[in-house]
Parts: sequence; structure tokens; C-alpha cells
Amino acid sequence: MRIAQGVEWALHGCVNLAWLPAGTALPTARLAELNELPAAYLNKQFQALARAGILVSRPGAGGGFALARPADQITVLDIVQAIDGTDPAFRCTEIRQCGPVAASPADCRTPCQIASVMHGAERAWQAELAAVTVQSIADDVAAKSPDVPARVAGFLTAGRT
Amino acid sequence: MRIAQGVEWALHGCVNLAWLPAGTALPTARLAELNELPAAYLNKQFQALARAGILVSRPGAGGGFALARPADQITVLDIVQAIDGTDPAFRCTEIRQCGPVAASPADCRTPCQIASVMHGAERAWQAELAAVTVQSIADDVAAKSPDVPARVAGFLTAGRT
DNA sequence: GTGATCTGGATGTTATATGTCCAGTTTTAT
DNA sequence: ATAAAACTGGACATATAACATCCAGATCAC
Repeated sequence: MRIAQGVEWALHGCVNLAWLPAGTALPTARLAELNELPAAYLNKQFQALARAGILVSRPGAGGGFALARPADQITVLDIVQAIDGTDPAFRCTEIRQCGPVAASPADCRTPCQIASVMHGAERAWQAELAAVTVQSIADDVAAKSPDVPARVAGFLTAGRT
Repeated sequence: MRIAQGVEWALHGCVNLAWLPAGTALPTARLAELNELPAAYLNKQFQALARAGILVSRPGAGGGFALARPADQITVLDIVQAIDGTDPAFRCTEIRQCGPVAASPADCRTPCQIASVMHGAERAWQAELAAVTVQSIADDVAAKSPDVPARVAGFLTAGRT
């Protein structure tokens, strides 16, 4: 089981945006430079976040991406699902319906027990992610390393009007 | 995020074995036939379960795989980890340490906040899976479809001495 | 109008998941 | 003993997805 690499980048990107004044837009090139990431690919991840309504994009000089709403209203689950999709990790192929002793249609009106267990575990995973916001992560980092927010914000906004 | 297909097969296989008298060994060819699965590949999954100590294997005529311990002592998590591995789904690449504003080594003595959140969610997922056993799944299926265990066991043991 | 920036599709590359095969080994049955 | 059944483990082949790049077009600020 693997989560797409882009999730890590998207989460860091959103936390970094949370350290700027609300509504500040940044080009992906600048964000990519901050963490030495491939700019074109990071841009693609941010496009997905924009389509999901997590970020807003503004083309043109001085444009870029900004958080679409306050950081305490963006959950980690929102970001994970925007990048990694919402398909369940466990895919039930209904093998109980195959073979010489296939389960009857009557038995299959309810979900396969095995799929129920696996999907229940995924809901628990999602619940944990939904309980954490970009703001709460930013606060935790700031509490532990008080100089980080200002240093990051300084780099990201250097040379702006 | 995707779980290996083999996990579904392994879970069904273990539940099916749970319906036979304790210690009954079955060849993978028979199990594969039950659900129309590729026998060679199912065998490979079962090898992994045997290496993990969930199943025991016996070569030779009349041999096959059997549960290594009572079904109520085999959790779904045991099986998932045997097939899918124990690597975390979220892989922190420590991008906070990269770039012009890299975090200081002092700040990195503790795990990245983002990685902590993601790994916490995985622990919640694992806890759900660890709370369910092969036996409890078998019981639930039997409660809902009382004829299934006998029908499956009948097919699996047909033509045995 | 010029340059900065996003958009989205096409494309290429690499890694992983899935599936097959075979020569070797162990055990049972006769 | 011999044959047949069955696992072992590695090599191999294929399909799918992940990762990454590129480009022509659209939009906006100055």
C-alpha cells in the first residue's frame, strides 16, 4: 500500500501557504524552489488541489496559487483525497460469486464481510486525517520551531511588491 | 492508495480454511478452483503467509496449506501485512531538509509533523484490522448465510480419504 | 504588447503489481 | 523403489500505474 508522493508535496505546500497573509498567491516555481522539487510536476499537483477547491489559481504576473479558505478549514483528508483520489484502497472483486460454490445472489445483497472490514478500517484512517487541519499542523511546527514560519515566509515573498 | 489484490485472495483463503476441521491441509490448486483464481499466483501468496507463520505447508500427496493456529488468533492485520508488507503507505522524504531554507538538524530530531499525522492515521487503520480475526469473519458469514460453510467445506474436501 | 503564470493534454520513463513457468525438493501411496 | 502429488523459490514476462517532462494555448498585470 502506497500513497502518492505528491501528497507529501501538497501537504507541505499548503502548510507553507498558511504562513503567509491570507489570500497570498505564489507561483509553483517559487514553492518548488523552496524544497527542491520539480516545478512542472508540483504544478500539476496544485492543479488538482485547485480543481478540488482547496486552492484558487490566478494566472499572470504576480499570480499563482493561494489557499481557497482559512487553513483551519482545510483538513489533511481534503488534500489526500484531492491528490490520491477517493477510490478505496481495498478493491473487492466479489470472488465469492465465482466458481463452483458461488454465493447466491440473495447472499450478495449485503457487502462481502471481508470488504466490510477493510472498508471500515479505511474509514478509521480517513477519520484521523479529517481531524487534522493545515492550521493545526502549522501551529504545531511553529510551537516546536518558532523561527521556521518567518524564515519560510521570508524566502517565499522575497522580491515582491 | 491501493492494497495488493492478493490480500483479498489470502483473506478468503484463510476464512475458507477456517471452515474445515482444525489442521486440515489443502493444496492451493483446490482453493484456486473454488474461486476461479490463478493457481500459481495464489500459491505464491500462500507461500508468503507460510513464511509469516500464519499457515503451515506440507509437501507431498495429501499435503497443502493449513492454518498454523486457531482462526481466532489470526487477525486480518496479520494477513494484510504478510501479503502487502509492513512499509508505511506514507513515505516522508524529509523535504523540509532540502532547499535554501532547510530545517536545521536540531529541528529534525523529532519527526516531521506531517509524517506524524499520516503515520498516526495508519496506526488507526491497523488497529481496526487487528481487532478482527479470521474466526470472527467466518462467524459473521455463517450467521448471515448458514449454508455457506458446509457447501464450501464440502467442495474443498470432496474426494478425500 | 510583453512577460509571467496557470491549463490541460500528450508524451516519455521508470517502478511496481500481476501473472507464468520451471527445475528442484519433500512427502504420501502403492 | 517408484510414481505421483504438492510445496519452494527464483527467473521471466506482461500490464498497469507512478513519476516526470514538455508544449501550445489562455489569462492577467504592468
